[in-house]
Amino acid sequence: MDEQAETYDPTRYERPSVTVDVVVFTLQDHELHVLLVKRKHWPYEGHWALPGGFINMNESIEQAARRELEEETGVRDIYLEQLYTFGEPRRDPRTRVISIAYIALVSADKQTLRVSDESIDVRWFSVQRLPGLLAFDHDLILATGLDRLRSKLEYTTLAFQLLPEVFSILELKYIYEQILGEELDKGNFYRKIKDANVLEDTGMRREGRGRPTTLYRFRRNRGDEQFVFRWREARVDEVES
Amino acid sequence: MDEQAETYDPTRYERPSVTVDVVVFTLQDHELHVLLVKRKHWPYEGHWALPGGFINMNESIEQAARRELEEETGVRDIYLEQLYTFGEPRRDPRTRVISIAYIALVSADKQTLRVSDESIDVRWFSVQRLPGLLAFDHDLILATGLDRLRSKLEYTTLAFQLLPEVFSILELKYIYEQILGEELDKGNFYRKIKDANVLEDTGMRREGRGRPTTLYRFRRNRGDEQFVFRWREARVDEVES
DNA sequence: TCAATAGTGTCTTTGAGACACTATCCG
DNA sequence: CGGATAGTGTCTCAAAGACACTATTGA
Repeated sequence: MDEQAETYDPTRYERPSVTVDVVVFTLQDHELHVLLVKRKHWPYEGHWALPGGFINMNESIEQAARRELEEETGVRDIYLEQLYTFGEPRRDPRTRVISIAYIALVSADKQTLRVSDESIDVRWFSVQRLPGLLAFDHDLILATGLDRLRSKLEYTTLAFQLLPEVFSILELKYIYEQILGEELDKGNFYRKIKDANVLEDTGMRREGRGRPTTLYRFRRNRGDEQFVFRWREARVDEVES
Repeated sequence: MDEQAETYDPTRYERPSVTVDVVVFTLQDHELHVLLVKRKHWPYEGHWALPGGFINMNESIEQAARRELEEETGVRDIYLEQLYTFGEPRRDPRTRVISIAYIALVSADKQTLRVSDESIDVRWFSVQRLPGLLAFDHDLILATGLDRLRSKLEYTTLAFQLLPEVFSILELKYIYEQILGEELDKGNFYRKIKDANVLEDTGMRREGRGRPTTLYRFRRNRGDEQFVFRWREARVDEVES
């Protein structure tokens, strides 16, 4: 393509590589988990890393994130949102690599992992018990993702993305507690959720040891993935990396 | 550098260009203004665009933003924060260009513009009266920047970055009104600001027609650029592009 | 019946908003 | 003094939190 009148710029001749990395969260055994792949090749061979890879010339950044995620882990059809772009000059020993990080949330009941040729292993890890230091600056990216998740949790319905189709209010409360790292009052939680009017009674009940649980479904009407209510005031510690 | 074991990836051979674009806001004549440059060359020759340019291989993204901004407009020493990364495949007719956008805020009293060789003109425009459609997807970037500014205004001290060193509480109120596009109650505003304890009385007064104004300075102690108080509940319409 | 879990009601405190009031200058 | 601008006090109402209470099951 014609590039007349841009001759002054040196970087035209040397371009950084551009990758996407995805912080995929799910809930497993009542704990927040993140998806990691074990690297097969240098650099950081044998280390765990966030799934991700190079962007193709004819796909959008978000498409690249979806494609890489599916290729590397088999995970697809998920909630995805751009997180932050990391580009310190020496974050990758090979060359200058700028990485656009995404957050993804997958339902607790949709987890079919697949290992690609490019990695040794793919696994969910509790964010409380990571397998040592991650490759590159992926610890920073993960921390940034966690911050974002916590902060959006409080004024959006993001948390519903982590639940199975059908769930109880106390299970939802449990997610909030897990991610926020604090206990919430049961009564106030019920009130908030009910007032927000984002749940639909499925008519189903789940039997257990005590009183059966009412099972709900997330109302996917207005704006679909869009947040519908504010859980409580947003926190001040927004992402700033 | 060695790139062994990455031979599978096609994009190694064709990399996108990476640029930064900066949405610089200031306050002029009690109105929110944004800084634009008039392009000298194809594409979009003669159109107004956000300042920005290509990233060098050995600078961080933020450094690139500061450098480009100073080169193109002369503006320096400002508050800067990453906004969002735009990368639709055809957003630039020359080639695939991924742009990392930043927001910048400059004080009303620090405005010395300079036109570089690469552009015809550099000017502040009221966000209410833009000069037609901007180049590339810069209208979208600007809109995203405005959203972010509005949303952070309400729970951070970002607005102080737009003011001169010394200012009155009613001037601050005026900024909030301008950016939020609504009137605020004087009494409630005083209360909020006072309670937040982010201002320092300079001891100075400014005389005018009525009672003299008390002049304050922003407390730059804890965390410096960090937000210290929450103006009010965060809005729900966060950036999602 | 009790243990276990689900779900509701209600009191108190906090903070946002509306709005009336007081203060200090000039002429 | 009156006009103009700066700054304070106070009432009301809604939402957040604490916490005690009731409900429904199985054994």
